[in-house]
Amino acid sequence: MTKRTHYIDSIYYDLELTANVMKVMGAQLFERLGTDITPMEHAALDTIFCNTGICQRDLAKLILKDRANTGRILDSLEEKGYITRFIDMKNNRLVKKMGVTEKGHQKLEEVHDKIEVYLKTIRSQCSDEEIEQLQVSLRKFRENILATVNMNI
Amino acid sequence: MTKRTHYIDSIYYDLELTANVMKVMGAQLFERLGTDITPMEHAALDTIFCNTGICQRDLAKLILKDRANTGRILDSLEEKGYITRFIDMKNNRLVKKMGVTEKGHQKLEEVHDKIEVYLKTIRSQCSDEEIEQLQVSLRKFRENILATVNMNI
DNA sequence: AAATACATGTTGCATTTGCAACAATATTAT
DNA sequence: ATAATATTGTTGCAAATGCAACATGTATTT
Repeated sequence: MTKRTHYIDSIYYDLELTANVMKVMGAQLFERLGTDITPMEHAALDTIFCNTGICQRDLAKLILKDRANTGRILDSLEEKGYITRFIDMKNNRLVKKMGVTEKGHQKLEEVHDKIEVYLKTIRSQCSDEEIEQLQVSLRKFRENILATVNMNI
Repeated sequence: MTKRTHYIDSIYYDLELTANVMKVMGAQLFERLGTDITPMEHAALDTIFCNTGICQRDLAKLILKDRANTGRILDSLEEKGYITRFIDMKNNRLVKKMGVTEKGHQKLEEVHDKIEVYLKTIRSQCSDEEIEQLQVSLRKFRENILATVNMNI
C-alpha cells in the first residue's frame, strides 16, 4: 500500500505555482517601471545582446517561444528601434540575424538599474547561495526529465 | 562594478524552463495514456477528491486558474460524468459545490496506476530526497516572493 | 540535372487564457 | 429600511500562444 502523491503535493504543482508567482511578480515589476517593453521583450533583447549574430530560430529556443511568436516579439522590438534585423548567412543559408541598437542597449541598462532596486528586497530574504543552489537543483531535475522525454522545441 | 545577471542565467529563466519542460512531459504522458481527460482536468479532479465540499472559487485558487476557466474545466468533467455539482451553503451563501463520482474515482485510480509506471523512469535518476528538497526550496522561495508582492489570485 | 529532403521565417487559424462586466444573493453600513 | 459592499459563478471578449501550412532558398541524393 503506497501513499499516493496528489497534484497539490507534487513537484509538478510546486514548479507551476512558483513559476506563476514569479511571472506575476515580473509583470507587476515592469508595470511599475512604466517602461515601454514587456518582460518577454526584455528577455529577448537581453538574450540577443548576449548572443550577437543569433538567428531567429535559435533565439526562439532560448526564450522558450515558438518561431511565430519570436518573430512577432522581434517585430515589436524592431518597430521600437531597439534592434535591427538584417539578412546574413549561416551554414551557407540565408537567415535573419539581429543586433541590439544603441537605443536598445540604453534600454537594457535602464531596465537593469531600475529592476536592481526591487530585486534587493527579495534577495534580502533568500541568500544568493540559496538561490544559486535552487538553480542548480532545477537544472539537474530538468536534465533528468529531458533524458526521458523528447522535446520538440 | 557588479556582474550583471542576464535573463538566461536567472532563476526566473530556470523556473520558466523547468515548469515548461514538466508541462510538456505531462502532456506527452497523458497523450500516451490515451485517456479522455487533460492533465488540467486530472489536476482538478484529484484536488476535488482531496477537498470534498470545496466551492469553485476555492478550487480555482488551488489549481491556479481563474474562476472562468475553472468553471469551464468543471463543465467538461461534469459532462464526462466524473463529478457532480450541487448547490450548497457556505457562510450562509449559496455556492456550487462538487463531488467526485464513482466513475471519477475509478478514473483517478486508472490514471494514477498508469502514470506510476512512467514516473519511475524519472525517479530512478533523481532520488526522492532530492525532489523533496527541491520542493522545500521552491516553497521557501515562493513564500519569499509572496511576502513582497501582492498576488490577486 | 532533377528531385527530394532540410532549414528558416511568415501567415492564418484555432485553442487557451484571463480580465472585466454582469447576475444573483448575502452582509454591513447609514 | 435602504443603500452600499462583498461573495460567488457565468458570459463575452480580447490578448497570447502554438501549430500547421506555406514560401523561399540550400543541401543532398539519384
